[in-house]
Amino acid sequence: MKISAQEEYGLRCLVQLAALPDGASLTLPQIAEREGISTANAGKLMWLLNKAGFVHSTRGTKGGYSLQRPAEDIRLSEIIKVLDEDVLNKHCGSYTGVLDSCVHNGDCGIRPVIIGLHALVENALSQITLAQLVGNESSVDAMFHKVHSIHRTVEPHGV
Amino acid sequence: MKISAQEEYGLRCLVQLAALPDGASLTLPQIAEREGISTANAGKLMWLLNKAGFVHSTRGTKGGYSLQRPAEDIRLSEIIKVLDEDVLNKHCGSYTGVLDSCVHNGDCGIRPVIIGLHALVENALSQITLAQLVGNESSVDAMFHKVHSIHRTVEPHGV
DNA sequence: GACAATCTTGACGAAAAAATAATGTTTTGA
DNA sequence: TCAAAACATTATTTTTTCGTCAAGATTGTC
Repeated sequence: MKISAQEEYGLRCLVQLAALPDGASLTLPQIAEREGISTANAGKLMWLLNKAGFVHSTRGTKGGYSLQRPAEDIRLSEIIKVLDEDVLNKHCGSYTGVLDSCVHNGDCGIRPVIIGLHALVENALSQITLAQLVGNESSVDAMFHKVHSIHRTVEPHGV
Repeated sequence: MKISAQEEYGLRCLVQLAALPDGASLTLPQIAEREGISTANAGKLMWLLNKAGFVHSTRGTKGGYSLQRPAEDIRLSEIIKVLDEDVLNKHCGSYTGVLDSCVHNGDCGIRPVIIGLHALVENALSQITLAQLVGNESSVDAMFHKVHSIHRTVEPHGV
């Protein structure tokens, strides 16, 4: 279970924009340089994020990218969903209830785990906004710690 | 953020063995057929799981695979760690504190998110044993629901 | 001991993901 | 109006991951 390159860098690019003073914007070369990726790669990511409505782009000289919505309103779960190309709906069809083309119809032992994990991650990400990623990391840490402290009180079955 | 094919099918193979009556075993072709994968593929997965000490293999006629440890003792987190080839330690070095070859030294806005997510998943998986995946799924669901109910009481910052 | 069933392991090929390249479009300003 | 700067979009290449194949090693049976 890992974060894909697209998820990671797409998220990073948005954080860059969120850290900008009001009204400012960044060009592709600027974004690329700050993230250590190529301009072409940054361009593709920004194109995705633009299509999804997270950023606003202006062409021509003096152009660039800026956030289209307030950073406080953008939850990480939304971002990941776009950058991940709907993994939730593709994976073995178990999320839509269709279950075609999968040999594990009816007796799939790990389905609750997969579904549970995705829900767990999605839920955690839905509680973090872009704004929280700029500057102080304490609120993000606090959120995860809250979950952890609960987890540790639960013991595995049969041990 | 998704589960890799290796993680998914490796886990499935172990569930098959865990569901076996005491003393029984499965051959490679049997495992492959039940999981809808090729024998070669199953062979590679079982080889990994054998190296890691999860299963015991016997060669020759009447050979096959069986669990080396009680299913009640095997946590999913251990399994994923093996099948995932230590993603935690590779990803951008941030987990070891080294941070070489990464441009985001010192001001990596998403590091707490990545670390937090991995810890969240690892923690959840450490609370599920192989035994829980056989038969009744209720205990697995219950674990995830517990986390969810907590999560929903927390509101994002600035909203 | 020979043979068949079974696991082992490294090399190879196919598929998916990521990164890059290439081409086109829009805007600004001289 | 033209050129430069910047985004938009599709295609190509590269890299990584996944899956397969084949030859080898081990064990049980007759």
